[in-house]
Amino acid sequence: MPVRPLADHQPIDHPSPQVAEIVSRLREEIISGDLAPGEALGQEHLASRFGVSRMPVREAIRHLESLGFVTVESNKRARVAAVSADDFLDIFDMRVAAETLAIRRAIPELTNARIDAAEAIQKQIESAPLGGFGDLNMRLHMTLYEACGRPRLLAHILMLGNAADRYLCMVKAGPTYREKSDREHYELLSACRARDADAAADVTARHIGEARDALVDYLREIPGSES
Amino acid sequence: MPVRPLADHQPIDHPSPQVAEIVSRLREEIISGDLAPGEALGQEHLASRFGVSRMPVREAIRHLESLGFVTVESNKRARVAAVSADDFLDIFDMRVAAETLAIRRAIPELTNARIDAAEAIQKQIESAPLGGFGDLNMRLHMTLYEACGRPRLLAHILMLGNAADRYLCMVKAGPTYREKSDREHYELLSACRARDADAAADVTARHIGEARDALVDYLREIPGSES
DNA sequence: AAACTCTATTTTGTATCCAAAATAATATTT
DNA sequence: AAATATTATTTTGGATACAAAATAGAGTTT
Repeated sequence: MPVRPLADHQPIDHPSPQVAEIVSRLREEIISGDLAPGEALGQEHLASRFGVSRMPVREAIRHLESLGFVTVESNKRARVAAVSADDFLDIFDMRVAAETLAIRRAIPELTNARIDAAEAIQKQIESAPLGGFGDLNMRLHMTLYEACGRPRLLAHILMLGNAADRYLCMVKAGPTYREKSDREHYELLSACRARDADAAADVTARHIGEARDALVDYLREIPGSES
Repeated sequence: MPVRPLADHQPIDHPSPQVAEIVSRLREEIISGDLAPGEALGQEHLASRFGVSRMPVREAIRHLESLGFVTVESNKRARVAAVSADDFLDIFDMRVAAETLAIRRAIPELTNARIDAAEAIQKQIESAPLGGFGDLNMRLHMTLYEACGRPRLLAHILMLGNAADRYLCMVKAGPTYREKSDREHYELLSACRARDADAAADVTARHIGEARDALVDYLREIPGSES
């Protein structure tokens, strides 16, 4: 049984707010597991469920496809995308590559104000309930990355974060992981203040690697979750 | 005036073949410069131009948006995405990150047959006319990357290749660049045969870096192309 | 009973239609 | 005459309608 997801209702970027709402809801249901991998998604059915016509539903499905949450074949119903160990490793490898690049490009552009803003988010993380951890964690890192001013890279990182949520929600962050994460965040902030790109990239890579290992360990303990 | 693009008619992946065709055509026109950056794209106009209704055009526009070729704002006409030096550097940085990762993950899975297939493509490049260079070049690298068996990463690399075409088509590959490219391809193939991931990643990074530098030099010579 | 074929139903893809928003054009005011 | 307000036109977003493809079901055959 899936644990309630960490990230809630991150706004989805789509020209139409109606479509964005549908994407957001379906994303939640896929991440939480209410919609199981492989489950068929009929447009008519979804349309009546959301009280709209098939048109915005179609757009939402296409958007979810580009995010990797559903797969679509010609003339067939969309299906919730499968989850797999390979896909999981794929995502985390890509995250390391993208986020170390982002922090390297951000460092030369970082202002002290921005680093302070990131530190403020870390303080929030420490005092906040566990529920919001995933969201706040992402916001901390994105705050730093945004300094690089590269929309393409930032969009890609957000996309991977979304994809990772599908797996991360399975394991609720334990106190050991949280402590390690906190320590690494401060390491990262120090590296940023020192404008040390290599150090910052190194912490970032370790940070993502540990999130991956935490889940791998978790999955090993409970092996009844192949797909 | 834009030079004819190198990559021609790479098939676009979309559930509907009709939409795929429209995406493909518009992509060509945007890459070639027939549709200038910032130009407005009316759905009705495009629909009559392609002899279809607005519906498949809408889907095509959304697909092009996810590829970064057009930008869409709510209730406004889609516009051909702007080109900029920053975007260009963004893309090439991301290519280095993604493609070095792909070759590293591919190396342990590489069969000799696959490396031979890549070498066959290199032979084709040497005897082929300049026109097909971009396409063949991409196919050579993808042949190697595909061994890693990670659909997400491969899709991302293809997307970046598409985005890069928008800039690469500006400069027709000169003989100096071609020679250097050929040499690097053989270096890459050697590294693959030796299953040396570090060396392969290193050549890949240099290879992409040189494509970038070639264009930067070209743009510096002809500075009348800001947007 | 299992496999196959043919038919009925469902579901998608595209076209057409209407309302709301944005753009362009015109008139009005200073 | 320039700037603003108002109206008309264009254009998008969404709903409805219909044809082609896919799925499901019944019937038939082996």
